Amino acid sequence: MNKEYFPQEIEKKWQKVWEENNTFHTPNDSDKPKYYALSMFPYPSGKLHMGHVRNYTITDVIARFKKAQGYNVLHPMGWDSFGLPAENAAMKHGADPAKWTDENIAYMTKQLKMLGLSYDWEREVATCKPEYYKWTQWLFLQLYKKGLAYKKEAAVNWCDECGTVLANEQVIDGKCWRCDSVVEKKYLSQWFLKITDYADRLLQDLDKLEGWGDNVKTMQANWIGKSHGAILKFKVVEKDLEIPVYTTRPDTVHGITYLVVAPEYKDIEALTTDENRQAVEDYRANARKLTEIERLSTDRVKTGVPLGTHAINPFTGEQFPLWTADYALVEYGTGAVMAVPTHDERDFDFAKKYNLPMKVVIENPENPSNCEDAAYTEPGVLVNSGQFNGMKNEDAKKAITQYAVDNGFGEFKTQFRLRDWLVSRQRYWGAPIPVVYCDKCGIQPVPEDQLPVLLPTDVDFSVVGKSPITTSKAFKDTVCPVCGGHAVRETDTMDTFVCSSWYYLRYADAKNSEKCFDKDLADKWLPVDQYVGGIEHAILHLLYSRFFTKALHDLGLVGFDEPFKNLLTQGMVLKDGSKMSKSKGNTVDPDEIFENYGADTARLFILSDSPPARDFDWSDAGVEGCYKFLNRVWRMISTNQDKITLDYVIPETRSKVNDDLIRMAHISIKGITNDIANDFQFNTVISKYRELANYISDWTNKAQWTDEDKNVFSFAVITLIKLMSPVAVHMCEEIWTELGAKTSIHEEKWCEWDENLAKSSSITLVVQINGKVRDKIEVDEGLDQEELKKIALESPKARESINGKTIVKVIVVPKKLVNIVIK
RNA sequence: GCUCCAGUGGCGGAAUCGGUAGACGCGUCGGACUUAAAAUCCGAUUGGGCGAAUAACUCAGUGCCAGUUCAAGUCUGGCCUGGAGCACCA
Repeated sequence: MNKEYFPQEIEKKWQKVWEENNTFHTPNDSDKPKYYALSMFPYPSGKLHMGHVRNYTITDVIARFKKAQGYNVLHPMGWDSFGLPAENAAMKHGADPAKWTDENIAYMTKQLKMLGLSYDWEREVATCKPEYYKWTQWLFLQLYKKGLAYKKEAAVNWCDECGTVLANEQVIDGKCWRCDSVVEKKYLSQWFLKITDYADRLLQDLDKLEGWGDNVKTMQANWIGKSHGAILKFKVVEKDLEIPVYTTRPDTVHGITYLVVAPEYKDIEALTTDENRQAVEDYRANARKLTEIERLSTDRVKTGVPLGTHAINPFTGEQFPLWTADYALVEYGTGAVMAVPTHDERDFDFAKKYNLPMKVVIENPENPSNCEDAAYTEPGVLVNSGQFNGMKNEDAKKAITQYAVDNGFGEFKTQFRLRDWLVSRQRYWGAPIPVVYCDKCGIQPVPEDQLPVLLPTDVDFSVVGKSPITTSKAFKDTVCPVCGGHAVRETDTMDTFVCSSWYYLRYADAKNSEKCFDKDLADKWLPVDQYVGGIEHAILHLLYSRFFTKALHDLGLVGFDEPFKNLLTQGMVLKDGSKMSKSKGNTVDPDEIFENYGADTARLFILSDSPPARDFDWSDAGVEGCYKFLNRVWRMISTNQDKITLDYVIPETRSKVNDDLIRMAHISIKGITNDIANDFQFNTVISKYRELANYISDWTNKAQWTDEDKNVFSFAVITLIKLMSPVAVHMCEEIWTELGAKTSIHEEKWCEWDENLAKSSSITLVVQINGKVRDKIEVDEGLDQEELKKIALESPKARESINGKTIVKVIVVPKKLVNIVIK
């Protein structure tokens, strides 16, 4: 065995061996229980960054640990390979998006292999390949047939920079999630997936996801945004019209003093009088010009104009004016709001500005407010509310809604904030939406036997203001599958998030050319036991995938309805306290780390300094420290190689120092195994590697190298490299074979500990006086409470503190401490 | 504004159940080896007080203020700070 550690040689050698031996192939049929470990698959942007390294290392260690524990582990990798960057590269450099993508995949695959990740490459998928997107299209058609995919004209988010529409989830603070430019509203006819049909289940089933963090679950719950309330209908005085409003505060209905409809409200023109028409038209035109950001800003002063008409409050018979104001949103509820300025802050602001009347209907009996300075929004009792006076407002919500139901002008209503998922994109590099428009028959799905609808290659990427796909001569014109007449293809492609909403299913049966996947195989492998990825997908990808799984479940394609049993959201990789980014120039190139230190050092370091869920601050000194540690382990073993045997026998009777070394090894096995089991605390796992290695190293300085010493040392060293093998994958394999093993260390079973050996024979008894530590005494482990008490009371230091004072009581915690309470 | 998460040395972070706060590492300082450097190895490292620089002793200390308890980093209540998400959602 080489005296020095040369990671570059070792790593290359073993990567080749593992590939040739197909070491990490996962069979579908196995007697072992299954375990599915999955990292969020990457977009092939060109090169791995440290965030990838962290993500894939975490999942890889989990996969290897589970494999060693006796599971048949599925650990696949693939590519989320449709998307705008490939198209942008094509526009800028004239590259072919497919070629650009393939080159990136090739380079990044090489990097993944250099990291020593245990993937079953036979299951690799790439969403941009026809053999994959054929099935994305097929699934779209299944959703279409079920009414879950539909086309409608709607106000949608348009990003001019990207030249396409975006889903609500892709608009962050009014800006495009990808390019950060301001998003505009446009009225366009677009394809949607009916995720709102699943709003309730998506919300309720969050409770089933015990293996997900609360942060992600509450983010999803907030996004879905369920609220309970009522629809109340108000008759218009001047016209034969009715305005329904959604409210969560039916208890305040007697306090309505006006009503607001959104500028885009469907009946707004009919509700406007001739005298007010000009002002209303002006207001609406102005509202259209505002960007989403301006309109949604909470700091903005509320504005509005009266329509000139009135409605009747069916509870009181009172008439109140109708207004339009852009603080009412057309997309939410009914697009109309009943305004109760006394008990709603927004209505209050608006009423103050336009001098609208106010009427108090909820009061705190102990501290009544006239609501002149602020709205009263706390719980209270109803006043000025006729037959409902004196009721608690929470009870009145129900009673008043029931009254409206009984009298035919209201209903109970549950409302969600979630909107349908806009999936069409006016871009080239995506899966074509498989429908055609027939001159006679309208929208027609492409027959399944004609899938995939292939992306055309005769396109001009230099066009501005429209999708390159529309420049293809071959693509657009086609025949109608129903009447055989002329039809044109849909030129929009699908949001890449559609492609990534089912890839984890395809891994179960990646090469199937007959079906998107075999149901039995999907049911065998899914749900994913451990999913690992960034928090940035808390809503986007994770919500869409949950929706897809539920929809596919209802279509009978899978037998489960949640895709990811456990979710680990890893923190970001920072440098100097901020996120690594090219623009800041604080990136670290993984290639350089592999070259200078090797993959094992990179893997060890990326796990060592922070728990996986927390942000990780990269430090060059930290890398250096990990490299030194691996060198130290290597040297300790290489210089003592002649004393190590794989067939060690631990003698029955042994010296105290050897006994302690064995104990330390068992304590390490127990601690490391528990740390991994307990939320994958790899940072403490690694500190325990160091403790064990340091301990063994100290031991060698004292060793006499008797036969007993050699056997005990062998046990300790082999335990150490087995425990380290999921992390330092190449080094441990090299040491293992250098010690004479004929099989891979990655086929070895995980170490087990003996509970009796994992605890020490003596304990440190802590003696406290009034809760403060006064003494520490080494005592025998077997002593009972009375004996411990006696020892503590006899401690000279304790006696000094007691010094004639009265002992009130003595608390004994077995095997730990004695607390003497004195006065 | 609402929701969630976090706050521990110079730094990253440890601390099953409430029971020795600061594991392990980084950095720093000191020492050994060396002609010298690198590498390596050994030691110190929460702060204050009293010491002479050691040892011993002692007080304080886990964002702040209360509370529960024999005992609080850990539990309860109220705040403060930072991060993330949502946000004119009626």
